[in-house]
Amino acid sequence: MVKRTSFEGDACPIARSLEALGDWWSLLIIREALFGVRRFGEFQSKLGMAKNILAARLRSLVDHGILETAPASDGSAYQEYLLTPKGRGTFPILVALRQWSEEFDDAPEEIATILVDREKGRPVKKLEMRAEDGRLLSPADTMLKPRPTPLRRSA
Amino acid sequence: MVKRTSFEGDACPIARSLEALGDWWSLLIIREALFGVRRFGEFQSKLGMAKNILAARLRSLVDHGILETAPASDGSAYQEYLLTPKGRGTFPILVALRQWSEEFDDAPEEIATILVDREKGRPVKKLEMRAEDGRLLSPADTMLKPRPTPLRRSA
DNA sequence: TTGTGTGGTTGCATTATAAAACCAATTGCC
DNA sequence: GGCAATTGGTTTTATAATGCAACCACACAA
Repeated sequence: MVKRTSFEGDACPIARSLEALGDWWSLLIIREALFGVRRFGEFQSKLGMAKNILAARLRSLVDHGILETAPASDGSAYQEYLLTPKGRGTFPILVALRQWSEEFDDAPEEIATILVDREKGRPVKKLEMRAEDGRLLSPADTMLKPRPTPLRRSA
Repeated sequence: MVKRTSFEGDACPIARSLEALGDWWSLLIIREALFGVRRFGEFQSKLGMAKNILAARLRSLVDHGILETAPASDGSAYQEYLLTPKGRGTFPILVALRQWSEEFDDAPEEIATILVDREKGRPVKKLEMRAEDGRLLSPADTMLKPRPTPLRRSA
């Protein structure tokens, strides 16, 4: 390397996601943000991470359009970090990670929390993959197709 | 630091997942494995990564019970790397990452493939979060609850 | 038995990560 | 207004991870 490899130009959408989210801290920062954390110090104390790398990650997430900075919601002169719609769109990823851990973790008794439906207090159902018409799909029921060129400019 | 932080003892299931999957390459290796890639050299050439780090990642994935080694399916004396059920269980995570990219990527025209239902050839439906009774849930409809202690040993 | 391909490991350079110290601006307090 | 503490970082320095290239052992093919 010399440079840590980047997936920026990669054609695989998974690699492209990892370009933005695929490091140790980004998804945890987003997790906190989804819980309402907004301020630098709050992220730092909740995650217990070094401030320099928090600063770097926040900058990267802002650059990727996942967070945005906004002035003070409490009237102070400081700023806060808010999720954009793109940032909130990562929620299914976090749920998938959580459910994978709940299902396969070797020490599930160490998991402190479960995600529940607020209304009933019951666990959220496992994410499932379905076809457009609602049929439940297993990995083997799916395949990759080249993306159709979306009529460049109708000449 | 001195040591790169580990989330091993963390009580958050998301952090625990990231402990196993949260580096640059692991999910891409799993992606290839889901596509049927089994051999060291095949991973290496498809992913274009350095052999030493591929070796390290494969070892880590095996240690985490995501891959397992098996002898030669083609009769040769070499071994191959196969996904365990735990490994195949990451599929929703990959789908979530893919869909996030498809929905929010700044340059979606660079994405080469779409995931389709094999039977109809139509795109897979977006993952959605539902309650046990089937109600569609938004992030705000959910909350975290402490895990109920699963009756340790009935004294 | 002399190659050739497979599946790694080792050594070295570069980068990323982390802890701690430092610092400027903003508050809080009197 | 003046002073200390808090907030939100940056800098410095050390260690770990990453990547490339070279090397190497074993399998296999001729």
